[in-house]
Amino acid sequence: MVKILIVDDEPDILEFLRYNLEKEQFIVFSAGDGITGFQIAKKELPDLIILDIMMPKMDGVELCRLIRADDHLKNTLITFLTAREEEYSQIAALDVGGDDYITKPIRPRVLISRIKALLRRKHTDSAEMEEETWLEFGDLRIDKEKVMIIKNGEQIDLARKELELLMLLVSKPGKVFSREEIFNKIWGNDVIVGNRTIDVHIRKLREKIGDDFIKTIKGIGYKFDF
Amino acid sequence: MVKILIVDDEPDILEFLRYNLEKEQFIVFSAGDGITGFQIAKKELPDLIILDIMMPKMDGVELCRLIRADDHLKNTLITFLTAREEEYSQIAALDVGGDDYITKPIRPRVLISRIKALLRRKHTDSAEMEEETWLEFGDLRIDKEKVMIIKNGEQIDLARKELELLMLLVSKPGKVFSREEIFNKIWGNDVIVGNRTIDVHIRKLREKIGDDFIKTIKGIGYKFDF
DNA sequence: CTTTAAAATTAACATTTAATTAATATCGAT
DNA sequence: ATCGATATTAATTAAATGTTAATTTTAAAG
Repeated sequence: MVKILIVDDEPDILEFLRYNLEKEQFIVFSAGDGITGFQIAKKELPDLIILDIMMPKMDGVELCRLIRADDHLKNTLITFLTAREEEYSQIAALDVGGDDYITKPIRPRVLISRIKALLRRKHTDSAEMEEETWLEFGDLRIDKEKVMIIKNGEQIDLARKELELLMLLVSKPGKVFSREEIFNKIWGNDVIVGNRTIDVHIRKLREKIGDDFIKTIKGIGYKFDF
Repeated sequence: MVKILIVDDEPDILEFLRYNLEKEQFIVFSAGDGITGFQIAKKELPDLIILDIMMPKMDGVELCRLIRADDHLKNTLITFLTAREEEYSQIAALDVGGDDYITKPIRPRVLISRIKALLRRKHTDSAEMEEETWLEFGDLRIDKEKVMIIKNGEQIDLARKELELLMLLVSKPGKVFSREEIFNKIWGNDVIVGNRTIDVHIRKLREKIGDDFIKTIKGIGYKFDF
């Protein structure tokens, strides 16, 4: 069930949009001004918000800013409605974080087509977006953002190289990283270090986080696996 | 350097677009008809293609289909140019795989703004694009990147020679590889190993992935079959 | 049905690669 | 400059991978 919120001060347009969207099985909410719109948005968390640019009290651009600043709403799709002439606002609309805009007069079929395209895109995007800031593997938690490793509730301090190594491996769990790849990514192409260096770091890592996470694929490389 | 290809039959528009785009540091190619456009696209692999919908010989929608069917071009961004009135073609444009459309008359600033938004999106998208590279044969899955075989949901690790051998056979399922061919591809022309070596590796492979996949063609060689 | 060359199998052996350990060097903070 | 932590190297050990060779099985040809 896709929820769409329309914010426009003209009742006719509200009605017109509601009719056309409901015909397409969307769940429609509407508001006559920006402030009400924001309240409804926070309550209903719609998938898409259609915003008229020109409105009393709070215009669409302003509301868009508010939405983009709100943690729960910042990723909501926003489409602006603009009169054909207001070229400058079209630009402002995209600049302020709008996903699309539709020019009045509104053509129902174009509107629906665009909305569906937007939702499709959002869907694809969000499937990929859903990366947590931390990863959990059994009793091991790796917080990418805070750069922190927690094992059995206890924090583990890793040295820089150890951390870089772990982060590299963890960046694609399951993927096998060849020694060469590891050297290039962590030491850089120019630095030359002996051949056993990686082994030692791997060993230290295993010592700290446990032996079960990093697997050796002899002759090929290492991988983080769980 | 962002490359943009414009395909339009009206020289004026071509000129107008080129001027505005080059002002923004884009590298511009242009074509006066769909067929030429396609040829240039294949040669230059532009980042974005701007297509007029209405054109003689091959219209924009048709060209778009061609582009989306081409392996090298299928992910190229496409923006349509449409006259404001042709509502139906706007829909067709999006349906056929267009990323956006711009209505004539063209407003330079809107055009640029939109193009930049598109490119931005493309960039983010592709960064998140994680293409899985595995092959499936029944209950056997071969993941090249993870250097890993999954059989019935269970992970199997292969040693390097085993992996190389399997990959070679799998590279052309059904094709029979002669011993000589296998030696050349995996050991190289210079290395000399005994005659039974391959057999042993084949055996180990079969041990791990099951007997049904690698077939012996006596007197000729081996093939991967399913 | 035999013959026979080719392939499968097995275990011993060799080689390669990684793990481990300890010693040494480098870096960073005080 | 010194101390402690981190990083690298080198030497040794351990493990796995790869190869060979001897033996058995298989399947194609006569």
